[in-house]
Amino acid sequence: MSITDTEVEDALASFEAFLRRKRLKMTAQRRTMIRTALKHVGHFTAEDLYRRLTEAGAAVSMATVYRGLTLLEEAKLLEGHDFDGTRRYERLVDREHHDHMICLDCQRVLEFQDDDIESLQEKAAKRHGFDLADHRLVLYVRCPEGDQPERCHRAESMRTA
Amino acid sequence: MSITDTEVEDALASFEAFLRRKRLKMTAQRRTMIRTALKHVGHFTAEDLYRRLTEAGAAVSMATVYRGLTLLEEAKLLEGHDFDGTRRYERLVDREHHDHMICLDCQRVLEFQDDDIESLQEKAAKRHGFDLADHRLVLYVRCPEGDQPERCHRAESMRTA
DNA sequence: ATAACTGCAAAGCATTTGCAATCTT
DNA sequence: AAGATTGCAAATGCTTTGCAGTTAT
Repeated sequence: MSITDTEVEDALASFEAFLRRKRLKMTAQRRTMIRTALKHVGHFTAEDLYRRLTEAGAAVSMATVYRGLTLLEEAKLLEGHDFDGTRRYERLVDREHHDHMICLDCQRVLEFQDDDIESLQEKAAKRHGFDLADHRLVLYVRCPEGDQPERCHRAESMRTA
Repeated sequence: MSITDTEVEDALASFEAFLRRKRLKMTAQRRTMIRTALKHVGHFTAEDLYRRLTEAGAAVSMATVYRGLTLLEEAKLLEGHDFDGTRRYERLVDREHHDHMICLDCQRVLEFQDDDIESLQEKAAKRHGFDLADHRLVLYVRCPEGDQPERCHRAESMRTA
């Protein structure tokens, strides 16, 4: 679930390579931001990251957080989702691809994988003459009829939205 | 592609039933809004609908358009999507379910269907102990390497985002 | 040196909301 | 009559941007 320090440092190195490629610069703010962002378990918003940075005593402005998140996404260290009006990010480093299931009863977000669906998506794109670049699949689900909403909360790979 | 007048009037009747069920009221604004919205081909934003209403001489405020779109979605006459920051709607009446493919090269939106993917989604939800209520699948694609971007524009079931 | 980065505050954009007047039922 | 709806303008919430000063390469 959690990321190791070595993985964080490796990611940092790969981000530096990304910056060099784009002729951009590494700064103290970006370094702190990456370390903090990658250590975040589950989904987080710009606001969440900003709060953590602030609480840790790091002086990074909200504007810089937004600009940094965009870069981290371009560098493929983070992946962004638009589940609702607020963009949510999650670490991509050292995590397998997955889609999301959102329970309309308890609002929780569950992660799942389905290789068959993945390969059919590839085929669907091809069938229409395109190359699949990326995709977003969200399943809106409900706790089975008659079940207590808590049932939902017990699910294993659960994350807070 | 287009909807018939009869279908529009039927939809209107079903919306009135929906309102009655919820103890809400039918108004001139809502009537005009539905007729205009349902006749819209492809995807449209609140702004698009507002413009059409205004151009047709109907006096409906933006606030009412937003409030109405929410109701039309609840009544399942429209379906909303969050492809980007602006919500886009499409007529649900008399249309089969489909997902979307968005070309990152030419920005166009293509509709597609895949029954196998649909049924696997159902199974995935079940496997995790939930009932599938709804879903959103968006494939981000690219015109094949070496192709002119126009290739993309020629695709049949294309819609403007 | 040069170009990129940062913080700040202001601006932007889509959408929502409080309220008084006005319609539906 | 009671409650829902409307338009307006103000407010909201998230995100972006212009600018002047600072910093990395």
